[in-house]
Amino acid sequence: MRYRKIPDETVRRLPIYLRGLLFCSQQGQQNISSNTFADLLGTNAWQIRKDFSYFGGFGTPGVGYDIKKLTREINKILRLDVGHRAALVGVGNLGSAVLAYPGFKTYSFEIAAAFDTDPRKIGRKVNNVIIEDIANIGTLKKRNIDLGIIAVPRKAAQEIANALVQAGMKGILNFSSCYIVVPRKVKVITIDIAMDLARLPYYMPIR
Amino acid sequence: MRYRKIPDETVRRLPIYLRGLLFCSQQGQQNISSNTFADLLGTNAWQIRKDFSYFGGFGTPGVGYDIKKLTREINKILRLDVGHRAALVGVGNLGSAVLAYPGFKTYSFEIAAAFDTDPRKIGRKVNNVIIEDIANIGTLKKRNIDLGIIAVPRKAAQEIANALVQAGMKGILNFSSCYIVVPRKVKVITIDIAMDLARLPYYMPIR
DNA sequence: CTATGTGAATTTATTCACAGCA
DNA sequence: TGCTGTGAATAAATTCACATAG
Repeated sequence: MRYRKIPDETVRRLPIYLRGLLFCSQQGQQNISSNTFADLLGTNAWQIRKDFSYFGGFGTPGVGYDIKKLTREINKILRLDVGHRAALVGVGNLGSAVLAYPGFKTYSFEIAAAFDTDPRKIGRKVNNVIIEDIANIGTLKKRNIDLGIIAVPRKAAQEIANALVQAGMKGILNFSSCYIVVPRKVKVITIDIAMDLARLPYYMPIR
Repeated sequence: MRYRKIPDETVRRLPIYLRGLLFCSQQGQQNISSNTFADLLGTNAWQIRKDFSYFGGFGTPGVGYDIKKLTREINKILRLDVGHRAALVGVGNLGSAVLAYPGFKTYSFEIAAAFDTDPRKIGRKVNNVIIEDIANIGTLKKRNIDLGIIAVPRKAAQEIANALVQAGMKGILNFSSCYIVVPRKVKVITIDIAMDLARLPYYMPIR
């Protein structure tokens, strides 16, 4: 693993920085200071400088950070400099939204396959992807896809995870609201919308 | 704010515990030890015990934790013991998925209103909620709704956030991939799917 | 004898303060 | 003078180890 001394919390923030840099770039800016950038992102200047210092040397004192160079570097660290092909399993409400989601392109991701069990959906084309029978999930091995997206009901999630691991996926994005068990070498990131929602009231001021 | 000494990281984990407790409850269990619970959730026993110790006293040495009592307590801490009514803004792909999402009920949330700008959508009924013209957003004030969900394109997000704050929302769940500025008293939680996806390759083993 | 609860130790992350460069 | 980069100080979270309760 490259750059292994970068703290996890910093890694978590890198995509946020990337998004901000992209925005600045689109505005035609070439440099940005940690202060200005912090205001844009709603964070602090020292946090940004500290984070960047872990893979250092992209700023010029008195001027700021070179947006192009920094973007390239963060992309390289996150391994977004090479494209990634993902397979979606489950084309229900959430799965369809994932298929249509424009944010994937931003980070060079492509949903290259979609699977479902429903015979009425199989064969249909959604967002340029043909929905396949889940029985074909084994074909992923030869299709240069290394990333699975689980968008099935909780009950089926572990089974699908097993199949994805079997098919050689190296990473899994799990939208099901449950913990899934995979071999240590496979990285799972779980997104549970309800989980984030559930801690919102705690922080909401009492009326 | 009640229980103010509970660490943020613990608060972040409470919904996960809640989900696990619900599962155990459905299995007909009455007690669970920190060890068994840790295995179920993919975490450590000491972490669980430490977390619970912040609002202490729900375990019996030699037996474990009382699932019912603990569930009630966590619900109370997170203020999920009272129902919450939410307003969804933006009924596109993602918004529709949010409307159909079954996970909200689990935490006593109800999507009680939905807004869009598209005249073709206004008036239609999706998942028992009638889509209203966004111009009516001001009516939320009198409708006992205190939580907004933003599922609109990034460009419109800040404007919608302003309108939601204006309409008296105390918390906002933001699905748009951008930072939004709100008064300090309003709590915002942002869920950006692409953001989580973007750090997956970093942790994926190189082929 | 099993499992909790918690002080103490360790690790990790954040914040500060300022030296040094353009 | 303005802004970066980083050691040092502080704060927070995790992990451990064990006393204590049922």
